[in-house]
Order: sequence, then C-alpha cells, then structure tokens
Amino acid sequence: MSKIDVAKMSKVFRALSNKNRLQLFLNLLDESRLDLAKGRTHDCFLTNIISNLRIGAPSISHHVRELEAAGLIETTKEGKQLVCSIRPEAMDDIAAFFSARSV
Amino acid sequence: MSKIDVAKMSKVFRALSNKNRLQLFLNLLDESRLDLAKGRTHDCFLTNIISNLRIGAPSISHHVRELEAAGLIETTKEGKQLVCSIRPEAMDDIAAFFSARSV
DNA sequence: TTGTTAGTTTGCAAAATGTCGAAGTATCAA
DNA sequence: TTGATACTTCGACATTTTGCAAACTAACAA
Repeated sequence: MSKIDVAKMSKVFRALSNKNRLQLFLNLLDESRLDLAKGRTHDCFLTNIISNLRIGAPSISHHVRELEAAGLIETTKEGKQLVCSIRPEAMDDIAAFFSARSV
Repeated sequence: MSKIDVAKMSKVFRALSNKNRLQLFLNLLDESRLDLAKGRTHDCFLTNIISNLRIGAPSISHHVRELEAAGLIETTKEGKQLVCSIRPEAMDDIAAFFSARSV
C-alpha cells in the first residue's frame, strides 16, 4: 500500500469540501463508475458534468483546477472542449486508508 | 447503497481538510484501528492524540467540535478529561465513497 | 481553601476561499 | 473574415476559516 502524507491527504479533502466542487466530482464519478469498476479510466466532456451547477464559467474553471491540483482528476483538451477523468490511484489510496478492516 | 447527500458529505470533507484537524483525526484512527477492525468503537483521551499538534488549546477545542459536528467522532467527559471515539459509520461512508469498485 | 490541570468561551486579526464581471484566447463554422 | 462556443485569466470583493490571547469553568489534589 502506498503511503499518504497528511498534507497531501488534507488537500484531497479540501478539494472535495466545497459543495459545487464535490457535485462536479460526483457527476464525473457517476459517469465513470462502470469503467472504474473494471479498472479502466473514463473520459468525460466537462460540459456534460456541470449542468446542475449554478455558478459561472470562471468558477467552474477554478474548481476543475483545484480537483486536478489535488490529484483527483486529470484533464486534456479536445478541440474547444475540456475532457476530464478520475485518477483511479487517488481513489484507491484513500479507500484503502479508510477501510476500517485494513489494519 | 445509501444515496450520497452532497451537503452532508462536503461537511465531512471540510472537517478533514485542515491539516491539524486531519492529524488529530488520524491519531485517533491509529489508536482505534484494531477495535474498528473488530467492529468495535475505541475510546481515547484527547490528551493522548494531540501531542504532535503545534496549536493552542483553544484551537484544539475548536477542531474537536468541528469533527464532532461533521459526525466523524463522538465525545464524552470523564472527569477533567475529554474522551473521543471515531464513529464507525462515518468511516464506512468515506470508504464507500472512495471505493471505485462499488457500483 | 488554594492551586493545578484540562478544556471552553469570547473576541479579534490575518489569511484563505468562492464567486463574479470584464476581458482574453483558441477552436471551429459559416 | 466574422461570429460563436468553450473555456481561461485577472482583479475585486464578501465570507469563511484558522489561530491566538485573555478570561472562564469544572474537577481534582494538597
């Protein structure tokens, strides 16, 4: 199991501590579940996962970068559009840590 | 699986987003691992889990209440001392959230 | 009773965060 | 080339967060 340090972990939680940012991440997670379960990554256009957020484009842009800086997602450009994907390693690290049965 | 409440979950993440607060929680988690793995709770004196935090007593007091308000821990008084314990359900929620394999 | 320990409450200041409007860039379409 | 779409960057501003000092309370010891 890879070791996680407190500073890094707190950044992950910070990234998910804002309602809009969490919602954005959850939208992406919903889209990605099936692929993640199979051990694959899943690419998703940003436009498709921000429809239920009531904030402006600058804020969205800012939130995406926070999620990326925390290591939770990766992004690439595809033409005009931004493509997002969840980093499975980030999910795994934290899941392992908080699994009560992992002693 | 229970549906995720964004507002509630973001509060949990917010509680763990501060380095000192996370460290405090992790100290408690370290102490609690064995019991949690057996499905039990574990009581811990506050004094024992704050030794590596470089902040004053008022800040500690504040952080403990934040963790409690987020539903991550429970506290009781024992004489002069405060006793803390991790709420196992909170752990389960977090583990489930980050488990990519749970579809 | 007097002192000590363990934590709480209050009030305050510095720093970080979240959102926005305005302006800018890059891609693609007409 | 003109316009539209999909972001990004840059201040600015209000709100929240974090931590501290000072004063306070409750439990216990001497």
